[in-house]
Amino acid sequence: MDMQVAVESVLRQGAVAAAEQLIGWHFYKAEQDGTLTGGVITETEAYTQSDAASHSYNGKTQRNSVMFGPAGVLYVYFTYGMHWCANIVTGAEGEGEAVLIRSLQPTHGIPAMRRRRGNRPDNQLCNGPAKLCQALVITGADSAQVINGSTFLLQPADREYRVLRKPRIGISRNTEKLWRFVVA
DNA sequence: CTATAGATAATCT
DNA sequence: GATTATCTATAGG
Repeated sequence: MDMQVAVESVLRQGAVAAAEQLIGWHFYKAEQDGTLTGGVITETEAYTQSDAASHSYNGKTQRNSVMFGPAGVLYVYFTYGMHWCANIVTGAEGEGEAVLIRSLQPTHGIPAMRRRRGNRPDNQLCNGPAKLCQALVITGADSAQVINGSTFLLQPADREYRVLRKPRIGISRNTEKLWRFVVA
């Protein structure tokens, strides 16, 4: 199967299925100077419109409008007065679903990511949703960007991964759902 | 190793 | 006015 067809068929699904299947996939940003930064997706979370923890729960607003658009675009939001976090919109247009990218195993552009992350060790460059946005320089300016367009790349895993389901982090509602996925 | 306080401002009620 | 899909430093075991 053509790679882009495989990508689209995964993202067309609901956020929960997509979040599980995106584990092990490669996520990169192509920067202005041609540098690729990013790595292997090792942790995700699913958010749906019927989910009280989701930004889309109360319908479309200015902030979350990208979530209600077509699958395969980036939804970036600002939180806690200082952090950016990146999602991939999934499902059918209008459903208000997305997958939060929570962690990457760095593979590309490590020196650049190190500089942006205060020369922390490599296992602390992208091990959190706001940390990876800092390492890859993802901000609100990137929201609504089409994935596998000019800037962001998403490629299927090159091997199978065992995936664990866990409770989501940092939410106060709908906490019992096992909608966080991590590599075993 | 776990626990917790403080930073800091957009977003929504 | 309250909450927040977080991170870091620091304190304690």
